[in-house]
Amino acid sequence: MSKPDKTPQAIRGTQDIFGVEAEAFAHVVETFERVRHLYRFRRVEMPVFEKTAVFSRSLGETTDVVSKEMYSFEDRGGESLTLRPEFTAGIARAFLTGGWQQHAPLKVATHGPLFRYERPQKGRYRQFHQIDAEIIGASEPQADIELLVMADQILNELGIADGVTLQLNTLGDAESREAWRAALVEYFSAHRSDLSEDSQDRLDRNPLRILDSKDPRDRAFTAEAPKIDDFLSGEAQDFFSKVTEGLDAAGVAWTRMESLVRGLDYYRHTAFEFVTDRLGAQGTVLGGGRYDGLIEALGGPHTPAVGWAAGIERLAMLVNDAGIGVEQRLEIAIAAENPDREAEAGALATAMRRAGFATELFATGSPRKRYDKAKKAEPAVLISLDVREGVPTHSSSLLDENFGRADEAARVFDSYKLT
RNA sequence: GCGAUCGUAGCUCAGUCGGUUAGAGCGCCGGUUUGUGGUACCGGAGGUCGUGGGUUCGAACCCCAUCGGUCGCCCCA
Repeated sequence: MSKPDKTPQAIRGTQDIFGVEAEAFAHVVETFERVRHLYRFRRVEMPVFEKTAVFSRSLGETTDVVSKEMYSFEDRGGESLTLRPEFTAGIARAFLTGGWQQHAPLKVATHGPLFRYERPQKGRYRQFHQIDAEIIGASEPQADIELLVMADQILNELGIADGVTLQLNTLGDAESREAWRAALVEYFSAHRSDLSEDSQDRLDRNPLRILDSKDPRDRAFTAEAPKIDDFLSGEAQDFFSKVTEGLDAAGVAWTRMESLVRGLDYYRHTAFEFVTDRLGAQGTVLGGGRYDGLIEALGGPHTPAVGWAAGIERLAMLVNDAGIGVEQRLEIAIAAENPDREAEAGALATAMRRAGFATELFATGSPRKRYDKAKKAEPAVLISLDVREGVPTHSSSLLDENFGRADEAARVFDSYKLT
């Protein structure tokens, strides 16, 4: 026999999530599912891949993103397909092709894996996971408010709201936005040679992005750059103040962040991010905004919409860092200290589990060490079945005085027929 | 795409003037001791030192390349 080939490695940027991290991951999803029910968001399940056009049109053919950062491939029919890099475009497509327009205004929520061809770093993976909520066909600021209050509630119920701030901005309506953009281009062009190389490039490609540049050479100019507030129409101004008033009324704290922008021009009005300083360079924990122009870009009728998404991995990291224990504790450990008691111990474990106790059976390896192993698992109750000098023996000891169901466990143990 | 940094046992890591047969702790497996107690002791399995070249009498250690991890830049839909 020849040696087996080397074990194939996992794909770069994918992760095998296990243990406390997996528990935190599940905790995030469960919390999201619970809260979205409270806000009456309907669950949707979406395909993991779409025709490439769904995303390339939603992303406006933006050079880097579409050409280099999507997982695209041809199927056997020669059609270009892409693993979804976001939820929004697919949901918008389904809204148009699945007859969902009849349900407008439609509140939907989903979660699952997404794919972006990027260099992995802290909190960024090639396959990552998000929770997502969208309201389609609603033009009122009330929709933005509801979405933001729900996001706030989720972060609070996860116990990670400390140190997280809601940064809020408005991009105005289409006219405001265009006027502001033109003013920015004019302003930065005047200082072009003093900007960083990256920002000189942004000036042509994506001028709004200069505002959140990290380069100190740019920071000197961003402070004095034209402000969106000077370009807002009365309507846009009114929309934004309705949103902030709604947040204040709901007791959701927010801070104005004038540098918070969206590069794609179908974004209108509200843009927001919940940001923490605890995750290094990837501080955005949940982000979204109003995308009134997207559905038209996909060939549909004018349909205002707003939504957000949040990285489950990042939320799970915060959950773990906050020391929120989500791994289920062992309630009952049963050690079969003699091979002749193994079957009985197994039956007792089943009885305990059917009674609703998290139970682990220790009946493998050296019989002399099973009690040891059971004790190390730190159960609330430790049960031993043994044979001493030819006589079957059994014992149950309460190791955790604070275990709430101790009496109940004792009853199950006592009522179980032990020889 | 660019940069920094790391890669030795299942895990955490020792191991640089380059010098026998590469180590510890934990974990795992087995044995002995103890015998309502969970302790102590003994032993065992497990490594092509990420991979491939090079320098050298000799490389885990020096050089080059490559792969992978981590963090950051770009990008961020």
